[in-house]
Order: sequence, then structure tokens, then C-alpha cells
Amino acid sequence: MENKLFIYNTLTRKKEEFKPLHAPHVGMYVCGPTVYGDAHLGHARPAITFDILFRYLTHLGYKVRYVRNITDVGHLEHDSDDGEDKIAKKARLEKLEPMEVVQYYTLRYHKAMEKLNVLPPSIEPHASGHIIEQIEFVKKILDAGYAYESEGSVYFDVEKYNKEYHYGKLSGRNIDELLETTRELDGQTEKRRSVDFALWKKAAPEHIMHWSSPWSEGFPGWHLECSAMGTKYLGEKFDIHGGGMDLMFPHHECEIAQSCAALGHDTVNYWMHNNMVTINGQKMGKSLGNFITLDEFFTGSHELLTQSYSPMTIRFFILQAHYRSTVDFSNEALIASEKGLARLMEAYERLQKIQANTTSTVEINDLRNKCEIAMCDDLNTPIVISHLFDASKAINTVHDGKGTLSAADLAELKEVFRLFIEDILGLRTEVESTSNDAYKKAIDLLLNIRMQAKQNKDWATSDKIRNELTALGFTIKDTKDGFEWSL
RNA sequence: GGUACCUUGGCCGAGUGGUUAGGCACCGGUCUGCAAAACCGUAGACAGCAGUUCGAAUCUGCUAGGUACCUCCA
Repeated sequence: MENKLFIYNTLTRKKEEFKPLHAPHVGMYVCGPTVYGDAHLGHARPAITFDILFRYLTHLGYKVRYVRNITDVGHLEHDSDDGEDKIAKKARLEKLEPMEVVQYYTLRYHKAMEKLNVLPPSIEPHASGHIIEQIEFVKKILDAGYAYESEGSVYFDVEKYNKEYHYGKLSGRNIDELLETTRELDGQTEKRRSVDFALWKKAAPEHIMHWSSPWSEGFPGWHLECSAMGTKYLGEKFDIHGGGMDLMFPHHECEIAQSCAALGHDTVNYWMHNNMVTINGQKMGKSLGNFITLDEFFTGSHELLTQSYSPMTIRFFILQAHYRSTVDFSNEALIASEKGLARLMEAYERLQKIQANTTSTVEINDLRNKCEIAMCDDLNTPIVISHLFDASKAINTVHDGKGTLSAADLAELKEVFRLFIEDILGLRTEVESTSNDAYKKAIDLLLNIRMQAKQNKDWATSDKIRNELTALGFTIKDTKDGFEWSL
């Protein structure tokens, strides 16, 4: 592995060579979902992006501890005054325990991720299971003097923090402007400044999720769980923190401030952010009501969808764009991805059947290196895919009998395809597991009868078999000495 | 209003100071009983204007359009 991995660091806005703090160990934290609703395409993006990073780092030989949290304490809805968070609200509306809501959507999230072939993280901590750690974290910040208590709640003192450190260094925000523009609006609330954010919030009477703390019966602030759990499992300094771009401010900015205030130093070396999924050029999001859940994609049950799309099509669609670009949803684009993926996977299948020759007429030597170079350039999966398509062309040429592959080249090609398609890109053939041998043999039998009919030039019979199978959803392809079929 | 970013051929989507990205669609051809698939080939692009340069889609400036964040959000 001579190629060095470069990743784009939001902190410096540059691609930087990745150097782990404690090689071969790598610590990586990614903001996970808030489990109060079904996962949509937007959730698939970071999950897949960082799944790729997780897989690639592992491939490079690192031992990765990947932490992705489940936010189950919820965040406040709109006004902080009503003291109700998303999960609590959902629970109240559905007359459930909050933890029933959490359990239900966590399981559904896991199922969706599994379908997308997203590997489970090494640790998946729940915010609700780390209340003690969060309280301890608040204490540290209070002890350091960067927070103040007010009517049972604890707030982070952004203005004071900014005198010692730099609040806004991740998002490029100017704290002075924030202070200027918000000063008048403030005054009557518990906070000294509107830019201050809650570390601990006293629960209003109707708030059904609350825990005891030295300050009040309440719940932890919105940004605290990641600071607390990240440092708990990855240490006071770790390598990578990822998440969606929309989390850059205020969430990640606040995380930096909290951790820095509590520990006196930065915790994260590389900040990585995936871009958004858009629909008609506009961000897809829960609050905008224009989102399509992953299950709706899988079943095609959404008015905007002209058909269903398999999990691998969704994965491939996302991987065909670089993670830092927006990716715009459309049926046309998804259908193109579906077809492209089928072509790639078909070439991969054909590769398994190719017989080695004494020499090669197609060039495949660079493939592995080209793919590695693309991955090392900030995980450029679209380029990796384009190289795989180039190689597919060569495979098809050989499959058509218009070229040959030597045993060594064939072995190398098989290995590189397996490595990149399966291990790194995480694509898998979507086999209907319902199929059994008897059924397969029945289809083969029908097609063998058709072969006989063809040899007898009985086109009526051969076409009837093909047409009726096609009508049932089968794809029949004639080859030189037989046939191929798929459902 | 502040901050950041984007604008590539019919669609999606890489890339970068000088050479074909790739996929889907289209067109022509090969193959086929026909088809499908596959292969070969053609065509088509860098929002606009000005500047830097031997040379810019790539750098700079301006203009137009768009998006995100500034409230929870992947």
C-alpha cells in the first residue's frame, strides 16, 4: 500500500494526509440518527459514506473503532420553552413510552441499514444510556468556568469561551456578529446570550423524559451526547468525526467548544462532512416534509416514485456521486443507476465463468492501483466505479470470445473485483433467497426445450416460451452455445 | 442581512491549467431466425462577460441563477 490516504478536513478546508494518532488503531465517531421516525434517503448518505470510510480504513490495515450514536433523548422542538422533544412528542401522540418509540425506530433503522449493506459500527451508544457521563461532562465545563447555572438549567458561556478559544472555527461563523445581531432579542430568558446553548435543561412538567442531576430533574443538552460518548469510547483525542453538513453548525461547533472547554484541548483531528441529498434541487429533510423513506424506495410506495428501487440501487446511486457533492434525486437518475449496477454486477458474474488462456489481450494491470488511487483521493468512489466499468468492458470482450485473459490476469481481475465491489464499495448481488434448485431446474428445463425448438427452427414454440417467461418477469438472453436467464 | 458552497453534453455525475472520465439515453454498425445482451464506432460540455497565461472548463474579477447553514435536521 504505497498510496497515502488523503481526506478532506472541514476544519482546514483542505485535503490532508490521514495520519492516525495511534496507528494501527483508528478512532472514528459519526453522528447517528434521532430515532423518532423512519430513515429516509438523507440518512442513507452519511451511513453509506462513513461505511465506505470504515471499510477502506480496515482494508488499509487499520484497526478501526467506529462509534455511531443513537440519539434517543431527543432534541427540543422549536421553542425551548415548551420543553418537549421529538421523541417525547411522538410518544405522547402515539400513547407510548418514549423507549417504545426508540426501540421501534432503532430496529427499523438497523433493518434498513442492513439492507443497504451498511456494516454495523463497533459501538452504537445510546444517549439515554450515558446520562451519567453527560452530567460529568457538564461538571467539567462548569469547573473550568465556561458554563453557568440558571434556574435549574446549565448553559455554555459562548462569549467567555470565545475569548480563550475560537468559537466558529469549524463553520467559519463570526461570533461577534452573532452577538451583535442577537443582543436585542434577548433579555428575558435564562440565557445570558442567545448564542449560549444548553448543557443541561430543567424539564418542564409535561416533559416525559427526565433524569436527576445536581441542577434539576431534567435532560442533557442537544450537543452534549456526542462530546461525552465520543471521548468515553475513543479517548480525549481521536482521529475522525463525521456527520452531515447540516450538523456543522451549531451541532459540531458546539461539540468542539464543549470538549475544548472541558478538556482544555481539541478532541478531533479530522472533521468530515457529507453533503445533502436534494429533491428537485432542494434539501430532503424531515422538517421540509419532502422526504422519501428508505422503505418507500424499496417498495416503490411513494407518489414521486415511478417504480421501486432495490437497496443496492440506492447504495450504488449514492456511491456514484462524491460524498461532498449534493446528489439530486430523480427517477431518471435512479433508473440509470439501476441499469449501470446491473451491468457491473453482470460483468462480475461473467468474470467467474471465464476460462483462462495462455495470454491476455486486454489490459488490466493498472486496475487495482487506479482504484486505490481514487479511494485515497478523499474516497472518490465515482472514479473507482468508472474504472470498474472500464474493466467490465474488457470482461465482456473476453466473454464474447473476442479476447483472452491469462491465468494470472484472470486471478488478479477476480481478486480486484471482489475487493472493490464487495469489500470496499459493499455491493452485493441481490439474489432472491426464495429461489431453490427445483425452481431453477424447471426454468432450465423450459429453456432447454426452447433450445430444441430452435434447432428444429420451430420459432413459434421457442418464441412462445421466451415471450411467456418474459411476461412473468424473466429476462432471457441467448448466448453462443446456450442461454442465460434472470428474474 | 451574515457565512459557506454550487452552476459541466438530453439526464446523472467525475475531473483538472495543455491529452477520451464513467453511467443512462440517442444514432450508425457487428452479432442474432427474430429479440435481448454484448462489442465497435459517431455525436454532443464545461452559466455569461472580462482578465492572467504560449494555452483555461480548470486561476482571478464581475454578472446572472441556484443551494445550504444562521431553529431541530443526515
